[in-house]
Amino acid sequence: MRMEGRILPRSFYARPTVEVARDLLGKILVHGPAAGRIVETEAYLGGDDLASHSARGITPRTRVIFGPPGHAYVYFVYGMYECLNIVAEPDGKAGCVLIRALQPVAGIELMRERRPAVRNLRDLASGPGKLTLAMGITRAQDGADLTRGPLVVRMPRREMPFQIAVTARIGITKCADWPLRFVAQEIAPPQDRLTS
DNA sequence: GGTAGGATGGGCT
DNA sequence: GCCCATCCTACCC
Repeated sequence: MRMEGRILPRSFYARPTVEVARDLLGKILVHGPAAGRIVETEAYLGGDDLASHSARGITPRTRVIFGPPGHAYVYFVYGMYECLNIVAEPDGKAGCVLIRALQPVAGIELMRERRPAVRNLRDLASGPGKLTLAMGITRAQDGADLTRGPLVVRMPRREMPFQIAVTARIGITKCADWPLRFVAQEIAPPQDRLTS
C-alpha cells in the first residue's frame, strides 16, 4: 500500500532556509518501510546565526551544510544521539533544517522494535534523537541525497490541515530568541452535531 | 502530574 | 578541556 505522493524535487530545498523549514511541515519522511509526517522543524541559518553548526565555517563535519540542497546532514550529539537535518539554500550557501518530530504513518511495528521502551504512539518519534532511532537513521546517512531513496521526503497523499506555531529554538544559548522553530498544530475536527 | 541528574563521545577553541 | 540542536529513569508531588 502506497502511503505517500511524489518525492520533493531539489528545487524545493534550493530556497531560503526559513521557507524550507515551514514548508517541510506536513511532508512525509520515508526511510525504507518506515515513514512519518514532519510536525516540528527548526531553521539553522548561515551568516550570523551562531547557534548553527555552520557558524564556524567549513569543517569536515559541516561541509555538507554548504553543499547542494536536498541532502541529509546527520550529526552525533551528547555521546548517544544522532539528529537529522536537511540542507537548504543554493549550493555554496549554508543553511539547514533540523527535523525535530514526526507522527508515525508507516512501519510502526518496526519503529516499536527499535524503541522498545516507548509506550505511546505519539512518543515514538517526538524528538530529534527519538525520530532518528525510530526511523533507523544514523551517520551512515550523512550526506545522503534525499531526492533518491531509500531516505526521501515525499508529498503527503492527503493534506491534513494544520496551523503553524512559531517559537524560539530549543536547547540553544546563542541566538536563543530568534523565532526559527515551526510546529504543526492540528486544527480540531468539527464537533459532531445532533441532527434536527 | 513534573523534573533533576546521569549516561555518553566527538568536534573544535 | 569544554561545550553540546538529547533521552530516559528515578523519584517527588
